Amino acid sequence: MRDLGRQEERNYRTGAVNIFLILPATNYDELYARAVIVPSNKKCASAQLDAIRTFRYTEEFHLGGKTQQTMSDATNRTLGVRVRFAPSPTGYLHVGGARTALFNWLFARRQGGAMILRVEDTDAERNKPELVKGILDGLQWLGVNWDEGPFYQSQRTELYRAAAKKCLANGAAFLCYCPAEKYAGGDYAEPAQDEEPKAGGPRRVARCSCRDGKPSTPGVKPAIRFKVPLGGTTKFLDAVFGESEFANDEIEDFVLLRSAKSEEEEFGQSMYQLGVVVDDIDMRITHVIRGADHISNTPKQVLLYRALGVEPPVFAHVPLILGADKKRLSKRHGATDVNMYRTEGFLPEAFRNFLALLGWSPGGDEEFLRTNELLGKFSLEGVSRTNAVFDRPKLEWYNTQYLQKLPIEELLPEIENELKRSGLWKPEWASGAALGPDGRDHAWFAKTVDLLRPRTRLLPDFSSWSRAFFSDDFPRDPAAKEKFWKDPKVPELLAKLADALEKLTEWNHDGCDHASRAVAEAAGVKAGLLINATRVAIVGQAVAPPLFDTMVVLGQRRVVGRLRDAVAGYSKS
RNA sequence: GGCGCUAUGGUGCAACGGUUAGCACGUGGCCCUUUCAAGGCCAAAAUACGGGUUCGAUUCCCGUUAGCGCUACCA
Repeated sequence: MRDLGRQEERNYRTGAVNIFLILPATNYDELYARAVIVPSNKKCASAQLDAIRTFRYTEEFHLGGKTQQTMSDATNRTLGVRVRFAPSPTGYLHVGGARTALFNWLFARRQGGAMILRVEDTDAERNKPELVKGILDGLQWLGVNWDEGPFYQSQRTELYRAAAKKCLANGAAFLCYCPAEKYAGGDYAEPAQDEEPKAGGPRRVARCSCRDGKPSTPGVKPAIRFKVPLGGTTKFLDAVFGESEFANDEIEDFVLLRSAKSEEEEFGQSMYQLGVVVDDIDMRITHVIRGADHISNTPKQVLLYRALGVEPPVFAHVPLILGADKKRLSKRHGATDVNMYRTEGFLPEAFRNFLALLGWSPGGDEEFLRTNELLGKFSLEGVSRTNAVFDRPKLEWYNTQYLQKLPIEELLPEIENELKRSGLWKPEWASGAALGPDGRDHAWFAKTVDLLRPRTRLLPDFSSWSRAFFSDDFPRDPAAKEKFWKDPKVPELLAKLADALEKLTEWNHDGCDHASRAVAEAAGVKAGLLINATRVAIVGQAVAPPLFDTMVVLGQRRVVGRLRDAVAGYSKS
C-alpha cells in the first residue's frame, strides 16, 4: 500500500455496522478515498476490514479517459458509492441480469451513490446493437434508472489499448504469437519450457514461451496476454462470499487485447477482463455487484488492477437464478426476457418485489415489500450465497397481491394503459372527468376497476374477460351459456327481469337485488338460477364480480338492453 | 478432468450454538358464497450423508455425495 500522505481514519461503531472513513489526503488531488460500509457479521470478520479499506490512485489513467467518452470531472470527484450495471448486447435482458441490475440500483439508491450503465459490446461478432434498446427499455420498465451512461465499450477502445500497453511496458503482459487454438481446451504447456520439472507443483494451465519474450513470428499479428505470476496466490474480499484465495498457477494467461484483424491496426478489440477493469477504474466504481458466474474471473481482474497500480474495489457476487430443473435459466425454461413479463401484463413493482427476494432477504418474514421498503432495507449482507430457482407461480401471486392491494389511484394509470393498448379506452373515464356510462357517476372508472381487481391476475384481464365492463361489443362465452343457460325457463326469466329492472326509479345494489329476487320468486325458481343466467347475459362470462354490484356499475340502460339482447339471441345460440 | 462456490419442506426465504425448526408460494381439506376470485381456518411436507468440536449443533470444522460456476483472441 502506498503512502497516503495525511490521512485520517476513524472507526465508528453503529449497531451492526462498522464504518471506516478514510478522508482524502489533501496533497494528492488524484488520490481517491472513500468510506466503505462493512457489515460486522460472520461474513466479514474484523480482520478483513483492513482489506476492505480501499483507496485508489488514478495516475496517468486520465490520459485515455479524455480520448472518447469521459466521465465528468464533477462526478469523478464525487465521494461515495458508485456501482454499475454492464450488460452485453448479445441477447435480451434476462431475469438474472435484471436482478443484478436491481441489486445494483437498490444499493446505489440506498447508499446515496451513483448508478452507471455500461454496454459491454467489445465482441463485434456476437454483438447485436439493435438489442440495446430492448435492454434499456426493460430496465426502465423495472424502474431501474441510472445516473451516467450508457457508455459503450466499443467506443472506448483507445483506453483499453493504452492500458494494455502499459501492462506490456510494466512487464505485466506479453505479446503472444500463438494461434488461438493452441490455448483452447486449457491443459497446454510449451514442452520446451519443461526445464524446471516441478518447481511450484504441477502446472495446470496454458503457459506458452511467448511470455518469456519469444521472438516475433513474421506476418503474425500478436495478441496481448496477461503474464500471470508463477506461484503464489491472489486473494480478494467479497461482500457476499467472504474472502477467497486462488492459486496463480490455476489462472491462465488470459488475453487482454485481441490480435489485429486488419493490416493497418496494431491490435484488435479489448477482451472482457481488460474492458471491465479499465472501465471500473475510469468510472471510479467502488462496488462491483455482479453474478456469481464471475467469481472465477475475479482473481484475474485483481491481478490486473494491481498491474495498473490500482487497488481493487469491493466485490459482491450474487447467486445465480436457475430454472425449475435447477439448471441455469435459459430460453427453454420459457420466458426469461423481462420484456415478456411486461407484455404479459405484470406490474413492474410486483416483478421487482419478487426479483428482489430472489437471493436477498431483509432478514425477517416480511415479503410484501414495496419499492420504498426495498430501498430502505437493502444491504449486501442480506444477499444469499445459494442459487435460487425462478418460481413463476410465486411471481403470479405477487402480481395478484399488487393488483389487489395497491392504492386504487396507483393502479388506475396501469389499467388505463392496458385499455388504451386494447383500444377500449374512453377519455371520459380519466380521473377528474370520471363520468360513467350514464353520465352520472363520478368515480366510475375507479369503482369499476376496484370491483374487477380481486379477480384479475394480469393486466390484460381487464380488457379480455372484463371487456363487457368497458365496451358494449363483447362476446358471450359459449361455455358460460352451456353452464348457466341450460334451463329452458331462462329467456322468459330474463325478459321479466328486464321489465322489472326497467321500472326501477332508483338504481342501486339493493333495488336490483330485490327486483331480481322478486322475479325469481314469482317464477318459482331459485334466485341462483336467475342470477347466474343474468350474469352471462350482461357480461358474457360465468366469472364476474357480484351481480348487483356489476349492475350498478354498468348502469340501468345497459343492463336492461343487454338482457333484452340476450333474450333475442337465446334461440339463435 | 482441474479449480472454485453452494447445500433448511416441491419452490423462495427465517432461525448468526439452546425454538415443538418460523413465514410465504404451491398442494389437499374445511368455512364463506350467486359464479369465480379474494379472505379465514386446518393439514401434509425440510435441516443431503458421515465424522468431529461442544454441556448442546440447522448453525462451527473435515470428508463424501450432489448441484452450479469458471476453465475462449465470449461476456
